[in-house]
Amino acid sequence: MNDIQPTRRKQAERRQGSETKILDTAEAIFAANGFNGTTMHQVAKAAGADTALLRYYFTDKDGLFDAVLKRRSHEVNAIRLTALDAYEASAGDAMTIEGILEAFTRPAFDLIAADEGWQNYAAIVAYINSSRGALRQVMSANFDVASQRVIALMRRAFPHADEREIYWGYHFFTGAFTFSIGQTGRIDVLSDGKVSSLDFDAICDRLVVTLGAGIRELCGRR
Amino acid sequence: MNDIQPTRRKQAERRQGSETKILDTAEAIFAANGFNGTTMHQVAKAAGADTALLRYYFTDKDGLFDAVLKRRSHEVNAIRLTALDAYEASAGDAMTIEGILEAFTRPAFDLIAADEGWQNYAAIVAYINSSRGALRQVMSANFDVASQRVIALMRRAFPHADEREIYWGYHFFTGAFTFSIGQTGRIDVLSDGKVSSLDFDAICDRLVVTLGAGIRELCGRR
DNA sequence: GTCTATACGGCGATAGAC
DNA sequence: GTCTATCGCCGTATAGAC
Repeated sequence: MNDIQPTRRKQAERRQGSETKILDTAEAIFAANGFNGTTMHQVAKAAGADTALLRYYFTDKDGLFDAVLKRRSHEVNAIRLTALDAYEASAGDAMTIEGILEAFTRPAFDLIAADEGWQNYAAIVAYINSSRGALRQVMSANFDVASQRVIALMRRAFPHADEREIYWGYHFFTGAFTFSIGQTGRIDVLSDGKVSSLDFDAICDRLVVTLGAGIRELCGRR
Repeated sequence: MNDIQPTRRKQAERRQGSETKILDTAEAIFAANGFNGTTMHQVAKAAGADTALLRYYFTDKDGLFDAVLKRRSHEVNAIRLTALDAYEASAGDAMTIEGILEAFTRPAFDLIAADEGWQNYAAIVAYINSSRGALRQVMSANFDVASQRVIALMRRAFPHADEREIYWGYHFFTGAFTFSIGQTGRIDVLSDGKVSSLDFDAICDRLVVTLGAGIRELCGRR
């Protein structure tokens, strides 16, 4: 099996390099300026390429945006589902809301803490999740599976709770979580630098404690 | 004092009517499509006016956006500060986190529940609060005073807590709150219609309970 | 106070050379 | 696979009539 010639391999590598470069660049600019605030020319220039090349790879602006999101959402979702499965298997009926939230959020915070690209991706997720526009459907398609998995586990952790309280608990959790991954810097300003919205370990620890206790109260567990 | 002639009064009323109409229309479109997703032509057409008239009143697109935000933020902030003052005066050292959150959020939810314009405004606040861009500074200027007031009261409610935990508690609360006023409809989909993100009374009640208990746990009160 | 007409730049998108 | 050149539209903004 030697049908891949050196030149062809080189082309493939080159393509891979360009594509990654473009995705990374687009990710950063989408994170900073939003979808409508970002132009193809901007991305092309910053990536050292041309708009025609972006179209060659991603068809149009929507395609580029989709590609930026899917690259990482598939990865983080797979990790999350694995972590949730593992937690359910190990805890069984002794499952706690803190354990569920930990399994869902820790993998994401770990990725974000270690990599600037993940930080940009997280900022995009944060603003999409708070928007009403058409963009939200893209996210829904990517995240509904993991969300429903969390809700199912919550139902098992609170078997006597009214189903609606479970949904409200998840709702508040999502709000706090997505705001936390958005790195808006607002709490940095309000606290005059005493805490930082980039301190992801601290945020994850406290998010689990705070929303865990809150949801337990809401869902009426002793 | 009769120096205002009938014609001048009519003009003033007409202006008032046009200005309000334009603000209401712009508010709805900004809420639906974001700042960069909204055009002056769109707003002008929907308001039954012309782009030149929008510029006559609001100078440019930024001015229009500012005007949309300020109209309501000034109003809700004044109500909030009054409510917080009243609560502090009545509760004194018996102040609870639930009482603080109630005073801060209930006025906003009441306004939103009763009026579509307020709903659009709230959606704008929600997405700005989750964005990194330049838009956030506008909000910061409008909301920092009320935010710092809440934080000051929280400090009094948890005199023994580490200051940083207060900030994190406020951070999670803001995330859950702004997400709740954004009416993204996401929880409606996830719950298959069993709860509605337009049910503001229900949300306010549960937000106070959930974040109240969570923050109490975080800030280490018995 | 409100509109018509228009300038001007930048946007997404395309054809085609290399 | 990558770029140059260019199109046509639509965005904000302006001048000036009514």
